[in-house]
Amino acid sequence: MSDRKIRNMEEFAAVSGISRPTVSKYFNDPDSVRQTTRARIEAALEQYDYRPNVYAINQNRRLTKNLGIVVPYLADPFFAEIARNIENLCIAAGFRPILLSSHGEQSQEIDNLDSLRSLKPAGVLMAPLGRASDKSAIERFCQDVPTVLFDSNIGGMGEAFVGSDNVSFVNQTVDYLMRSGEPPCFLEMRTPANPNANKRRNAYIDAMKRHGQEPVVVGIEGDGWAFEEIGRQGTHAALAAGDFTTNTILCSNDRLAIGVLSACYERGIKVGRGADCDLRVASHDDHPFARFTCPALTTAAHDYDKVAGRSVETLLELIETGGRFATRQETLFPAHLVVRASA
Amino acid sequence: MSDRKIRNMEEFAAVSGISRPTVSKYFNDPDSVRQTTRARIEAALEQYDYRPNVYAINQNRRLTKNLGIVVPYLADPFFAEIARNIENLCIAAGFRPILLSSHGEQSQEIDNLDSLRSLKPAGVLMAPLGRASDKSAIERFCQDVPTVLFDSNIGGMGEAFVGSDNVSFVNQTVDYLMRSGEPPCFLEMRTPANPNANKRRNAYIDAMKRHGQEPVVVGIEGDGWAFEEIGRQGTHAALAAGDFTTNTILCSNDRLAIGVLSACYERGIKVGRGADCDLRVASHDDHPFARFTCPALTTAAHDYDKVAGRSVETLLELIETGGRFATRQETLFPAHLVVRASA
DNA sequence: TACAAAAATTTACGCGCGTAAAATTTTAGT
DNA sequence: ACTAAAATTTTACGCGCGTAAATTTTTGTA
Repeated sequence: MSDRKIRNMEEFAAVSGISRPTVSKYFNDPDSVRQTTRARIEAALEQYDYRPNVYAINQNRRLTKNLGIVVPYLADPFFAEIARNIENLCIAAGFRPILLSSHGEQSQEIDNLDSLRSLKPAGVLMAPLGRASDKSAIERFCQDVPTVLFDSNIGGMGEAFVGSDNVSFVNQTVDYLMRSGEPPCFLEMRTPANPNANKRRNAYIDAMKRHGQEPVVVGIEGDGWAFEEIGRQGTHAALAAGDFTTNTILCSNDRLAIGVLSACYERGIKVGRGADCDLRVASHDDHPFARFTCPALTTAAHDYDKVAGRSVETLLELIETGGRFATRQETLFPAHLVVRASA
Repeated sequence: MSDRKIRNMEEFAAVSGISRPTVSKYFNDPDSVRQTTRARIEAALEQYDYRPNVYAINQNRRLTKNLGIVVPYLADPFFAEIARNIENLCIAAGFRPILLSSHGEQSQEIDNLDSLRSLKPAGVLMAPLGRASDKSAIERFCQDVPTVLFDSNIGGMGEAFVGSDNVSFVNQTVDYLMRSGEPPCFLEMRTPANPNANKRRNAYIDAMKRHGQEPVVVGIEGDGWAFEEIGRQGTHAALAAGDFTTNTILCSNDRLAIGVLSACYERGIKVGRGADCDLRVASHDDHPFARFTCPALTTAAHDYDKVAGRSVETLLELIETGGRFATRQETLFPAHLVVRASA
């Protein structure tokens, strides 16, 4: 490692004995130069540790090597976990991921899109807020930047959607609960933040009818992203009001279920599928903490790897084809049931 | 809003009737130009929605308006939450936060620092991995970029440290447990990832001696950042081996405690401070989910707002003073005890 | 050995803006 | 109205690299 400091590509080209445009070509795609040339450049790279200036690179490129990742709420471990997977895949594909959280707020989501737009990303993976999203702002963004939506679908926006098949999620939990005990009541927020919630409710209603059962949907109050607390308070209220007509609660998502378990514990209600238990609780998502609730949560699990993998694949494909698909692609992955102690 | 498209600052200066250098000055600091000039620029801004090119701006600036934020593991809601606070404060101060997670791995932490270095940030807020960090890499980084460490201190690195006072954390929990029941055993990972863990263990030993009690430290096996699972398995092992000499467990951190509660539930051990309970469990951090465990977790809480606030304040101050402090500053915030049902 | 194709070089220009220095205008104070 | 100070404009240059076109060299093949 020489101590000589390389100030720019000009100097680096000089010490490596290669012309600057060729060096430039190498950094854009190492495979685009001759093998011997590549070796010489990489030998020089060992000696002088030069790195091209990020800002100068991106100033003249039509498309940068940046990929935007927007999630609605990063403090939710579900999104943190999926973002982690996506980040790694982007890096492996030679891109630079830029992770932004909307922190549950429309203004932040809009700011994030503005911020991304000015970074000229090659593409964007976005999990929108859902109900709280400014649809027209997202639509405008998608026209400027190749975008793939994930997790939460907003009809027609973006060139593709990758997510989970809510019907599969609910069918698996309902079928399991039906064959192992009393029919489930469905617990959800009355005004869900996310379109997945609506799909799950409808899938529950359909599944119950298919089983010849009367669906019971319990909608609880609350707004924002503090789902656990909303679930806890809502469960207290619903239990006090006697809203649950059976001994089985199916929650729209695991974070609500965590609140349900908390409320049950506070009321001395024993949750589980044992003979000594008062209530069964099941849910959807397989949240990273679902395994550690008391009792551990029976839930329908996302295939994190597949959703993350296919999202990135789809985006890369979209970038390859120039930012437009002939028709909007929708990919849905089924759930797999994870039976634990709670139901 | 005119439909005329502004391509660069030159054109925008033309339509606003101001010279380009003055416009440039405005964007760097709106207060640095005359009030009437500012009004004219902002009027034009309403009409033409022009935004300076990010890359061109940063190419020539010695210091960008970027602030790096590095956390060891973003899928941990504790870091997600504190990162959220810090991000908002950075934006409010007129900077652009760039959030990077090391995902628990040294290679990622090094990559993050390299990545940040090339972005020429005005400053960086970093919570290092701890034991797994490459000290010399961090030291080199801190020499290039004004850096404030937070959460986890690494002796002498960075210009300042902002974190929590582990002694205060442990004193509060130990004192409380001592006056309300049997003396606590201390549960920790045998090879903790984080220097805070060592400080907490030592503080526990000191506190116990101060109370005239024999400290009992139970070290459990495990590596990585899956603390809940490590806590769960470790608790099963420790309970089977009879390592706990009293009915009270003080955990090094909440994520371990969540694993402890899970293991206890699985073994039918009732946790809480009621007369019918077998075991008390307390902990440190006030993790976002601590309120929703069963039973809810008694813990010593970080002051998230203060840690985030002071971290950003310190960094901005550091940037103001040119990137160097005369002496390394260390700020520690005390905990406040949150008594819930678990102890 | 010759020859076409591929790769590299040379040359030249531009991207959008920061920034310094000198000249000019505006502002505030008396 | 005069003057000094402040603000702005003009002028000019440079940042580090992308990229296109024309030229030269190298490579693979007949």
